[in-house]
Amino acid sequence: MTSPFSDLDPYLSDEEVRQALELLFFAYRDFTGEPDALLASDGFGRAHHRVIYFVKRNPMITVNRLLGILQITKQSLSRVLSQLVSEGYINQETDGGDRRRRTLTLTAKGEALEGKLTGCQGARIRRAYRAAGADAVRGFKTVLAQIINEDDRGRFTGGGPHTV
Amino acid sequence: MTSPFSDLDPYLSDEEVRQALELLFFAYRDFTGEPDALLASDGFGRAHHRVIYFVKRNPMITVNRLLGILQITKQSLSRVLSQLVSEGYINQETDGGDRRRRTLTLTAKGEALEGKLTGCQGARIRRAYRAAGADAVRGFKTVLAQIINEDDRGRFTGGGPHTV
DNA sequence: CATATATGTCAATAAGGCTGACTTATTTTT
DNA sequence: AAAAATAAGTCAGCCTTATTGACATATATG
Repeated sequence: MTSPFSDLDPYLSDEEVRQALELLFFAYRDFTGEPDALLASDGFGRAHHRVIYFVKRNPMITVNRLLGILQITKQSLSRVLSQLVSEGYINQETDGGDRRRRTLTLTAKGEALEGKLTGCQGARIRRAYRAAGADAVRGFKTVLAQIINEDDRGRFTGGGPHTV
Repeated sequence: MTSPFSDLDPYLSDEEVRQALELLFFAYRDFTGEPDALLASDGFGRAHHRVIYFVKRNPMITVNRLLGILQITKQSLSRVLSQLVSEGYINQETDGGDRRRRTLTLTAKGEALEGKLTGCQGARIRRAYRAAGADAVRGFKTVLAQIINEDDRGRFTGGGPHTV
């Protein structure tokens, strides 16, 4: 982008690549650690978190679209989702337009849990962003977007919606 | 860092935070997707990958230090590690200095698998780094390091070794 | 000698993925 | 109207990866 190609070569050494792999490993490990602990006390796991998060982000989302985001099987989602529905975290309604579809929305209880979890992860992000500075944040987003498969990259590079 | 504090405020909105959460989710999902598929054909899982990776990075590492990196229990590591040892991917020797310790090193077979896996993830990183540019790469590393818990952040911010 | 450390192991449990097969309801296509 | 495709749900069984707790062994250190 702002640098000639040759400037990138030192960034592409084996050592440089391994540093990136490790940054991603440790960052993701710590990024998920806190919410995992919170979830455990509610009897949930990371899978529940992901469902709650993406339903919050995409109210009225259908099961199929959720499957596309999570990239897990219908059966895997089913166990988690039906638990969240039966325990009153997610509301499920038949779509008006296409009555085969069930639209998912968070209940007040679901909103509360989502807020707690996102607040926790958000605090980590805010702290990191403040410490790193705005320039670094731009770079962070640019590189992460490039790491994502092309199918989903548009959620972040385009002007479109971030999810679904 | 390079920007006054007020410049950071727009980066700390709820929307901005959620974008970061999603970037991390999608990037990690795709980052682990390819090696997971490779591993499955060898009958291994992501846990084996992590062990092989960090043994490659830290030849002669002890079990305890590996546990510290992975942050899993001894019993969880044991199953994966003993499998890798018995199938000839990792060599285990009694430490000369402290004979309670077992030092771990990759065999040629282990090196080969590690190379295949890291090559795969490395290609993704190299492509992303080239597409994003050197400035973005700096920002990427800065923010990720800040996301990591303080205990392990020194692996990346200091001049010291990246691991252990 | 006593204690602490490093490692290994047995047993039981759980979350969260997977495949395959099949049903039901509804919409779309022919 | 019949056929095919889509959306969702369900049953049964399997695997990996993690957990806890208890205990064994070898070695090092006080």
